[in-house]
Amino acid sequence: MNGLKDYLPKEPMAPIVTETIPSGSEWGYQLKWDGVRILSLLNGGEVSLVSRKLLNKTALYPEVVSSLSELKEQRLILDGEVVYFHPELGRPVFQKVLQRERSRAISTSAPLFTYVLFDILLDGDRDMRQLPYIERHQRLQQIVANKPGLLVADLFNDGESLWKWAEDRGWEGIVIKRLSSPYREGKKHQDWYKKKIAIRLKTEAIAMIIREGRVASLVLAGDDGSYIGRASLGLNEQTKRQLLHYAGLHSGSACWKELHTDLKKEKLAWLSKPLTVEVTFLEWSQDGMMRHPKLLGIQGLG
DNA sequence: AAGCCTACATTTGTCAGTTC
DNA sequence: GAACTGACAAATGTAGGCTT
Repeated sequence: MNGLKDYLPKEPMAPIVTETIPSGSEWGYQLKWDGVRILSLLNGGEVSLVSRKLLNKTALYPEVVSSLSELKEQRLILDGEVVYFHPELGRPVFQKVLQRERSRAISTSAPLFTYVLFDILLDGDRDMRQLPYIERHQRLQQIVANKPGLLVADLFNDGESLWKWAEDRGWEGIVIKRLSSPYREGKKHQDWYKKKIAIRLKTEAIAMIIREGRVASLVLAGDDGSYIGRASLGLNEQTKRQLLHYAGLHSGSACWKELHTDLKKEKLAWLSKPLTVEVTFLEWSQDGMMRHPKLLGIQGLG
Protein backbone atom coordinates (compact mmCIF):
# COMPACT_ATOMS: atom_id res chain seq x y z
CA MET A 1 0.00 0.00 0.00
CA ASN A 2 1.26 3.44 -0.87
CA GLY A 3 1.73 6.21 1.67
CA LEU A 4 -0.83 8.97 1.90
CA LYS A 5 1.59 11.50 0.51
CA ASP A 6 1.68 9.63 -2.81
CA TYR A 7 -1.88 10.75 -3.39
CA LEU A 8 -1.28 14.37 -2.47
CA PRO A 9 -1.28 16.69 -5.49
CA LYS A 10 1.61 19.17 -5.89
CA GLU A 11 -1.13 21.76 -5.92
CA PRO A 12 -4.85 21.34 -5.42
CA MET A 13 -7.22 21.46 -8.36
CA ALA A 14 -8.11 25.09 -8.97
CA PRO A 15 -11.02 26.71 -10.78
CA ILE A 16 -10.40 29.00 -13.75
CA VAL A 17 -11.96 32.47 -13.84
CA THR A 18 -14.87 32.83 -16.25
CA GLU A 19 -17.34 35.55 -17.09
CA THR A 20 -20.00 33.33 -18.59
CA ILE A 21 -21.56 30.60 -16.51
CA PRO A 22 -21.45 27.29 -18.40
CA SER A 23 -24.88 25.69 -18.48
CA GLY A 24 -26.26 22.28 -19.27
CA SER A 25 -26.76 18.98 -17.50
CA GLU A 26 -23.04 18.15 -17.49
CA TRP A 27 -22.38 20.99 -15.04
CA GLY A 28 -22.90 21.32 -11.31
CA TYR A 29 -22.77 24.55 -9.28
CA GLN A 30 -21.52 25.36 -5.80
CA LEU A 31 -21.23 28.46 -3.68
CA LYS A 32 -17.72 29.83 -3.44
CA TRP A 33 -16.85 29.66 0.24
CA ASP A 34 -14.47 32.49 1.08
CA GLY A 35 -11.73 31.14 3.32
CA VAL A 36 -8.46 29.23 2.94
CA ARG A 37 -7.95 26.07 0.93
CA ILE A 38 -7.06 23.17 3.18
CA LEU A 39 -6.37 19.54 2.31
CA SER A 40 -6.69 17.09 5.16
CA LEU A 41 -4.88 13.79 5.57
CA LEU A 42 -6.40 11.21 7.90
CA ASN A 43 -4.75 7.91 8.68
CA GLY A 44 -4.45 5.58 11.66
CA GLY A 45 -5.84 8.10 14.13
CA GLU A 46 -3.69 10.96 12.89
CA VAL A 47 -5.03 14.13 11.30
CA SER A 48 -2.95 16.68 9.46
CA LEU A 49 -3.90 19.76 7.51
CA VAL A 50 -1.95 21.35 4.66
CA SER A 51 -2.36 24.57 2.70
CA ARG A 52 -2.52 25.19 -1.04
CA LYS A 53 1.29 25.20 -1.08
CA LEU A 54 1.37 22.08 1.08
CA LEU A 55 2.49 23.91 4.20
CA ASN A 56 1.48 22.31 7.46
CA LYS A 57 -1.53 24.05 9.01
CA THR A 58 -2.47 21.40 11.56
CA ALA A 59 -1.70 23.53 14.59
CA LEU A 60 -3.50 26.58 13.22
CA TYR A 61 -6.97 25.02 13.09
CA PRO A 62 -7.27 22.78 16.15
CA GLU A 63 -11.07 22.86 15.98
CA VAL A 64 -10.94 21.47 12.44
CA VAL A 65 -8.64 18.68 13.57
CA SER A 66 -11.10 17.99 16.34
CA SER A 67 -14.07 18.02 13.94
CA LEU A 68 -12.28 15.45 11.79
CA SER A 69 -11.42 13.24 14.73
CA GLU A 70 -14.49 11.05 14.27
CA LEU A 71 -13.16 10.09 10.86
CA LYS A 72 -9.51 9.72 11.71
CA GLU A 73 -9.47 5.94 11.94
CA GLN A 74 -10.27 5.89 8.24
CA ARG A 75 -7.65 6.48 5.58
CA LEU A 76 -8.72 9.62 3.73
CA ILE A 77 -7.52 12.64 1.84
CA LEU A 78 -10.16 15.36 1.75
CA ASP A 79 -10.17 18.74 0.08
CA GLY A 80 -12.08 21.83 1.09
CA GLU A 81 -12.11 25.35 2.44
CA VAL A 82 -11.77 26.40 6.06
CA VAL A 83 -14.13 29.31 6.65
CA TYR A 84 -15.54 31.47 9.39
CA PHE A 85 -19.29 31.52 8.97
CA HIS A 86 -20.79 34.72 10.34
CA PRO A 87 -24.13 33.74 11.91
CA GLU A 88 -25.83 37.14 11.50
CA LEU A 89 -24.57 37.88 8.02
CA GLY A 90 -25.27 34.31 6.95
CA ARG A 91 -22.09 34.04 4.93
CA PRO A 92 -18.35 33.50 5.40
CA VAL A 93 -16.20 36.43 6.48
CA PHE A 94 -12.73 36.32 5.02
CA GLN A 95 -11.24 38.85 7.45
CA LYS A 96 -11.62 36.37 10.30
CA VAL A 97 -9.59 33.83 8.37
CA LEU A 98 -6.84 36.37 7.83
CA GLN A 99 -6.71 37.06 11.55
CA ARG A 100 -6.30 33.37 12.28
CA GLU A 101 -3.73 32.84 9.55
CA ARG A 102 -1.61 35.62 11.00
CA SER A 103 -1.78 34.71 14.64
CA ARG A 104 0.82 32.56 16.24
CA ALA A 105 -0.98 31.64 19.40
CA ILE A 106 -4.66 30.83 19.02
CA SER A 107 -6.65 32.20 21.88
CA THR A 108 -9.28 30.00 23.45
CA SER A 109 -11.86 32.67 22.69
CA ALA A 110 -11.02 32.63 18.96
CA PRO A 111 -14.10 32.18 16.78
CA LEU A 112 -14.77 28.64 15.60
CA PHE A 113 -14.13 27.75 12.01
CA THR A 114 -16.01 25.35 9.78
CA TYR A 115 -14.42 22.97 7.30
CA VAL A 116 -16.43 23.03 4.09
CA LEU A 117 -15.51 19.94 2.09
CA PHE A 118 -15.93 19.58 -1.62
CA ASP A 119 -13.67 16.75 -2.72
CA ILE A 120 -12.14 13.43 -1.80
CA LEU A 121 -8.88 12.18 -3.29
CA LEU A 122 -8.34 8.97 -1.37
CA ASP A 123 -10.78 6.62 0.33
CA GLY A 124 -9.03 3.73 2.06
CA ASP A 125 -7.04 2.00 -0.68
CA ARG A 126 -9.07 3.58 -3.40
CA ASP A 127 -7.58 6.39 -5.45
CA MET A 128 -10.67 8.51 -6.07
CA ARG A 129 -9.08 11.04 -8.39
CA GLN A 130 -10.07 9.35 -11.61
CA LEU A 131 -13.73 9.03 -10.64
CA PRO A 132 -16.21 11.59 -11.98
CA TYR A 133 -16.74 14.53 -9.65
CA ILE A 134 -20.38 13.61 -9.07
CA GLU A 135 -19.30 10.26 -7.63
CA ARG A 136 -16.58 11.78 -5.48
CA HIS A 137 -19.14 14.27 -4.15
CA GLN A 138 -21.62 11.51 -3.33
CA ARG A 139 -18.99 9.49 -1.50
CA LEU A 140 -17.94 12.59 0.42
CA GLN A 141 -21.53 13.08 1.58
CA GLN A 142 -21.73 9.50 2.83
CA ILE A 143 -18.52 9.85 4.80
CA VAL A 144 -19.09 13.29 6.27
CA ALA A 145 -22.85 13.18 6.87
CA ASN A 146 -23.83 15.53 9.72
CA LYS A 147 -20.60 15.78 11.63
CA PRO A 148 -20.41 18.98 13.68
CA GLY A 149 -17.92 21.46 12.30
CA LEU A 150 -17.91 19.76 8.92
CA LEU A 151 -20.03 20.53 5.90
CA VAL A 152 -20.15 19.18 2.39
CA ALA A 153 -20.61 21.95 -0.17
CA ASP A 154 -24.01 21.51 -1.80
CA LEU A 155 -24.08 20.80 -5.50
CA PHE A 156 -26.83 22.61 -7.41
CA ASN A 157 -28.05 22.18 -10.96
CA ASP A 158 -29.17 25.72 -11.79
CA GLY A 159 -26.20 28.04 -12.15
CA GLU A 160 -28.11 31.24 -12.89
CA SER A 161 -30.33 30.87 -9.83
CA LEU A 162 -27.37 30.16 -7.59
CA TRP A 163 -25.58 33.19 -9.00
CA LYS A 164 -28.54 35.43 -8.19
CA TRP A 165 -28.87 33.93 -4.75
CA ALA A 166 -25.18 34.56 -4.05
CA GLU A 167 -25.33 38.07 -5.46
CA ASP A 168 -28.31 39.02 -3.28
CA ARG A 169 -26.63 37.80 -0.13
CA GLY A 170 -23.15 39.16 -0.67
CA TRP A 171 -21.31 35.88 -1.24
CA GLU A 172 -17.94 35.75 -2.99
CA GLY A 173 -19.19 33.99 -6.09
CA ILE A 174 -19.90 30.53 -7.46
CA VAL A 175 -17.88 27.57 -8.67
CA ILE A 176 -18.92 25.59 -11.72
CA LYS A 177 -17.79 21.97 -12.01
CA ARG A 178 -18.06 19.45 -14.82
CA LEU A 179 -19.77 16.51 -13.16
CA SER A 180 -17.74 13.96 -15.12
CA SER A 181 -14.38 15.55 -14.33
CA PRO A 182 -11.47 13.75 -12.66
CA TYR A 183 -9.38 15.51 -10.01
CA ARG A 184 -6.49 17.20 -11.74
CA GLU A 185 -3.71 19.40 -10.41
CA GLY A 186 -3.82 23.15 -10.67
CA LYS A 187 -5.55 24.71 -13.63
CA LYS A 188 -4.55 22.18 -16.27
CA HIS A 189 -8.09 21.25 -17.12
CA GLN A 190 -11.30 22.69 -18.48
CA ASP A 191 -13.52 21.29 -15.80
CA TRP A 192 -13.71 23.75 -12.89
CA TYR A 193 -14.58 27.40 -13.29
CA LYS A 194 -15.34 30.24 -10.92
CA LYS A 195 -17.21 33.46 -11.30
CA LYS A 196 -16.76 36.12 -8.69
CA ILE A 197 -19.28 38.70 -7.66
CA ALA A 198 -17.61 42.07 -7.81
CA ILE A 199 -18.68 45.50 -6.66
CA ARG A 200 -18.45 48.02 -9.49
CA LEU A 201 -17.75 51.63 -8.77
CA LYS A 202 -17.15 54.78 -10.74
CA THR A 203 -14.73 56.90 -8.79
CA GLU A 204 -11.94 59.45 -9.06
CA ALA A 205 -8.19 59.05 -9.22
CA ILE A 206 -6.84 62.15 -7.52
CA ALA A 207 -3.17 61.20 -7.49
CA MET A 208 -0.68 58.67 -8.76
CA ILE A 209 1.99 56.79 -6.87
CA ILE A 210 5.31 57.16 -8.64
CA ARG A 211 8.12 54.66 -8.21
CA GLU A 212 11.38 54.85 -10.08
CA GLY A 213 9.94 57.42 -12.42
CA ARG A 214 7.02 55.22 -13.39
CA VAL A 215 3.37 55.16 -12.41
CA ALA A 216 2.87 52.32 -9.93
CA SER A 217 -0.78 52.81 -8.99
CA LEU A 218 -3.67 55.25 -8.81
CA VAL A 219 -4.88 56.78 -5.56
CA LEU A 220 -8.66 56.56 -5.47
CA ALA A 221 -11.16 58.69 -3.57
CA GLY A 222 -14.74 57.74 -2.69
CA ASP A 223 -17.87 59.84 -3.16
CA ASP A 224 -17.04 61.88 -0.08
CA GLY A 225 -13.50 62.48 -1.26
CA SER A 226 -11.89 60.20 1.32
CA TYR A 227 -9.21 57.62 0.56
CA ILE A 228 -10.61 54.23 -0.42
CA GLY A 229 -7.40 52.56 -1.55
CA ARG A 230 -5.07 52.35 -4.46
CA ALA A 231 -5.35 50.34 -7.61
CA SER A 232 -2.74 48.99 -9.97
CA LEU A 233 -4.29 45.85 -11.37
CA GLY A 234 -5.45 46.65 -14.85
CA LEU A 235 -2.58 49.01 -15.64
CA ASN A 236 -0.14 47.94 -18.33
CA GLU A 237 3.04 49.70 -19.36
CA GLN A 238 1.36 51.64 -22.16
CA THR A 239 -1.35 52.99 -19.87
CA LYS A 240 1.26 53.87 -17.27
CA ARG A 241 3.12 55.95 -19.82
CA GLN A 242 -0.09 57.75 -20.77
CA LEU A 243 -0.81 58.37 -17.10
CA LEU A 244 2.64 59.81 -16.51
CA HIS A 245 2.10 62.16 -19.42
CA TYR A 246 -1.29 63.19 -18.03
CA ALA A 247 0.22 63.80 -14.60
CA GLY A 248 2.72 66.17 -16.17
CA LEU A 249 -0.03 68.15 -17.89
CA HIS A 250 -2.35 68.35 -14.88
CA SER A 251 -0.07 68.57 -11.91
CA GLY A 252 -1.91 69.74 -8.79
CA SER A 253 -1.57 70.09 -5.05
CA ALA A 254 -2.45 67.73 -2.22
CA CYS A 255 -6.15 67.16 -1.55
CA TRP A 256 -5.88 65.98 2.03
CA LYS A 257 -4.48 67.75 5.05
CA GLU A 258 -3.34 64.46 6.46
CA LEU A 259 -2.21 61.52 4.41
CA HIS A 260 -3.41 58.01 5.14
CA THR A 261 -0.48 56.06 6.66
CA ASP A 262 -0.60 53.87 3.58
CA LEU A 263 0.60 56.75 1.44
CA LYS A 264 3.09 58.48 3.70
CA LYS A 265 6.13 56.72 2.34
CA GLU A 266 5.09 57.04 -1.31
CA LYS A 267 6.02 59.63 -3.87
CA LEU A 268 2.75 61.10 -5.09
CA ALA A 269 1.84 63.04 -8.21
CA TRP A 270 -1.31 64.99 -7.38
CA LEU A 271 -3.75 65.85 -10.15
CA SER A 272 -5.38 69.24 -10.66
CA LYS A 273 -7.93 67.47 -12.87
CA PRO A 274 -8.86 64.08 -11.35
CA LEU A 275 -9.43 61.17 -13.69
CA THR A 276 -12.71 59.31 -13.62
CA VAL A 277 -12.03 55.60 -13.38
CA GLU A 278 -14.15 52.51 -13.12
CA VAL A 279 -13.07 49.82 -10.66
CA THR A 280 -14.32 46.48 -9.47
CA PHE A 281 -13.38 44.94 -6.16
CA LEU A 282 -14.47 42.02 -4.02
CA GLU A 283 -15.75 43.87 -0.99
CA TRP A 284 -15.24 46.77 1.40
CA SER A 285 -12.85 46.04 4.23
CA GLN A 286 -13.80 47.08 7.74
CA ASP A 287 -11.96 50.37 7.49
CA GLY A 288 -13.55 51.37 4.20
CA MET A 289 -10.87 50.13 1.81
CA MET A 290 -11.47 48.19 -1.38
CA ARG A 291 -10.33 44.56 -1.27
CA HIS A 292 -8.58 43.44 -4.46
CA PRO A 293 -9.39 46.48 -6.58
CA LYS A 294 -9.00 46.22 -10.32
CA LEU A 295 -9.21 49.02 -12.86
CA LEU A 296 -11.68 48.46 -15.66
CA GLY A 297 -11.18 51.70 -17.50
CA ILE A 298 -9.96 55.26 -17.27
CA GLN A 299 -11.88 58.12 -18.84
CA GLY A 300 -10.28 61.13 -20.48
CA LEU A 301 -6.86 59.64 -21.17
CA GLY A 302 -5.58 60.58 -24.59
C1' DA B 1 4.59 54.77 14.18
C1' DA B 2 7.57 52.84 10.87
C1' DG B 3 9.41 49.12 8.67
C1' DC B 4 9.88 44.37 7.87
C1' DC B 5 7.80 39.72 7.72
C1' DT B 6 4.74 36.00 6.10
C1' DA B 7 1.01 34.14 3.28
C1' DC B 8 -2.00 34.61 -0.32
C1' DA B 9 -4.24 36.08 -4.97
C1' DT B 10 -3.88 37.85 -9.23
C1' DT B 11 -2.22 40.15 -13.30
C1' DT B 12 1.44 41.50 -16.52
C1' DG B 13 5.47 40.68 -19.09
C1' DT B 14 8.55 37.52 -21.18
C1' DC B 15 10.18 33.55 -23.35
C1' DA B 16 9.77 29.36 -25.79
C1' DG B 17 7.20 26.39 -28.37
C1' DT B 18 3.29 25.37 -31.44
C1' DT B 19 -0.07 26.26 -35.00
C1' DC B 20 -2.03 28.36 -38.94
C1' DG C 1 5.87 35.35 -39.84
C1' DA C 2 1.88 36.38 -37.03
C1' DA C 3 -0.99 34.65 -33.49
C1' DC C 4 -1.80 31.90 -29.86
C1' DT C 5 -0.57 29.05 -25.62
C1' DG C 6 1.72 27.49 -21.48
C1' DA C 7 5.14 28.13 -18.03
C1' DC C 8 7.38 31.08 -15.23
C1' DA C 9 8.96 35.21 -12.79
C1' DA C 10 8.09 39.80 -11.30
C1' DA C 11 5.11 43.18 -9.62
C1' DT C 12 1.40 44.74 -6.91
C1' DG C 13 -1.69 44.63 -3.33
C1' DT C 14 -4.19 42.65 0.97
C1' DA C 15 -3.46 42.64 6.31
C1' DG C 16 -2.05 41.72 10.94
C1' DG C 17 2.05 40.36 13.74
C1' DC C 18 6.42 41.46 15.35
C1' DT C 19 10.47 44.31 16.33
C1' DT C 20 12.68 48.52 16.87
